[in-house]
Amino acid sequence: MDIAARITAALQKALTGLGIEGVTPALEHPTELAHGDFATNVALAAAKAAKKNPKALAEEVVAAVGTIDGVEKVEVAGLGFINFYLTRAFVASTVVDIAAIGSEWGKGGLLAGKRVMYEYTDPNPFKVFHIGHLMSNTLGESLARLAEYSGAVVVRANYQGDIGPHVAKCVWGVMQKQFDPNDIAALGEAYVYGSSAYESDPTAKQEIDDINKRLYAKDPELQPIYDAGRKASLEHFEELYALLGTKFNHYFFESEVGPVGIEVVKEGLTQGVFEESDGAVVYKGEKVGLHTRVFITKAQTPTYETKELGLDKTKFEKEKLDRSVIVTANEQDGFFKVVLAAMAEVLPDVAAKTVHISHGMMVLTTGKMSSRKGDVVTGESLINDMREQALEKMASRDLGDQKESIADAVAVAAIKFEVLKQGSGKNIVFDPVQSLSFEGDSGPYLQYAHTRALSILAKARAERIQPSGAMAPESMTDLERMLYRFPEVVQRAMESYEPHYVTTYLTQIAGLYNAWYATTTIVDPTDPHSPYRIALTEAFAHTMRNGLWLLGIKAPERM
RNA sequence: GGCCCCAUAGCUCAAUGGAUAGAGCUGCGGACUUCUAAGCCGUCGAUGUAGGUUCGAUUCCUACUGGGGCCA
Repeated sequence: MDIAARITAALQKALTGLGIEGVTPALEHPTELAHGDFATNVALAAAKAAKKNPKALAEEVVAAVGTIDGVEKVEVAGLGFINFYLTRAFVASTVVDIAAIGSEWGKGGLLAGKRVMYEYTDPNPFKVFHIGHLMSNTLGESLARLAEYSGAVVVRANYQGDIGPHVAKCVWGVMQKQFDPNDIAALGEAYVYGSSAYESDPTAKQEIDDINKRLYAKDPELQPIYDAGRKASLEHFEELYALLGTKFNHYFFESEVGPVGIEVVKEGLTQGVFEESDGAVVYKGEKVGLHTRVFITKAQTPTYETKELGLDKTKFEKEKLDRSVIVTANEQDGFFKVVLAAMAEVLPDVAAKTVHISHGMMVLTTGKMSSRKGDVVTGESLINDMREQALEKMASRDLGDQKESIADAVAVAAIKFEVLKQGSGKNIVFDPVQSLSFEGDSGPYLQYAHTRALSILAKARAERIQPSGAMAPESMTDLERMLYRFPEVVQRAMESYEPHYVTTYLTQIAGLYNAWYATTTIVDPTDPHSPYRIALTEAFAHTMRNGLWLLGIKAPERM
């Protein structure tokens, strides 16, 4: 039984003894460590019903609780909070345990035996990979890793639009400008050119619409351009995934799930789930408090809605999934509400297991991005800028041939931290001029704290000092009192689809470690406490490394 | 026009219905010549407005104001 369970049980027993029924003692960590390691508000909550003063009631509860193994003292504080302080020995034992558990530290079994698919990133071939895709990739990868840490088998999926108007615009642009379709930069430019022509030039619009139809029909004249552009795009994306640390198991394309979706919608039409309206097939979302959306156009082509139904059906046919999670920007919230409502009627088994999670939009200080106007910050350019900064910072350091790979890791860390430091639904304000920081709360700050710890451990090995839990100094550091909470943080982040709980926690322990490091000599052969301090450093390093992994951030050994 | 999301310090973000609302950046002021200064310490500085629920509201509810988004 862990410490929280022991305290809860003791509290429960005390409450029963006092004749207080119907109150479940909520155990939490006080906001401040000065208020103890655990706290409960039962006295505050039960005082009214018991017709007693909260503080007096709290005193009675404390008296009834008695002693708990691992708890040094229990006291009443504030308005009637009951605070629990852990013993020195208990805290020291958690540190030693963490150091021993190592790479397994923080793992849980909540999703053991479950198979979960995460779909994220979803860039479109023929268009640029922009910051929004970085956000989706960052959040999706972290959520996937949180699920893996809870014992799930995770299947990573990427869904990409390789057919449709955006492709036609790009292909038209490539033809007009005589661009090389193997050139990524040219494809991006061609798309911007095609998009603006589509809106301003009726002839161009006609031609692009025509190309769109011919692409669906696999016109042999267009096929070489199409194939080259598609291949170039997808290969470019792979380079980015390698850099970002994602390996997808499945790639789905709109061109393949469209037909599946049409079948589903046609079936639903006969069941009365969908309705015909002016030649198109629509879903009347009003019947469930939403709005109407078109699933099949007048021209009998499937819309994104229908393709989504086909996609989600296909996912469950490919894999025996217990859950399917889709990560997109929150501008698609309305879309998914309607599609999931329709899905609940035509594919109830799939809908019951499908979850949509959204992240906020990247808002540039210069205004909203638009890939149609070419006003975007590409994922690649952002990473490159960050890498340059990192290399500059490392210029004076002797890191040999690792410099490049460390710069990559630092660059990605800076970006991912920025995305994962805040609640996932909120927009991120991004200043492309000021760029991202390597100082203060940042991805590199976490990585740096970790490398420092490793460097301490290397020194300890050189001095031949073995880590040990034996001679822990009498006074406890705040760092020690935070480390054992890691698994709770991980579980909370997983259950609420919020990796930022992990980010916040890691930032906190990194700060505590740095402060402790600045004031304490850790490796000292003449100090009997040194072995314990080395054990604490090791426990910190494991926690940081594992936590960074959950964020999808690499932990370099030196930087 | 309908619906959804957001609003905390000058800026970017935290805060499980609880205790004195925490960080970082910026500004100002320090320490060290010791294991990586991408670091450490100090300091200035905040819950959009008006109600409601609650022993207790940044947190839940209503309205308003201001921003973002989606649909038509």
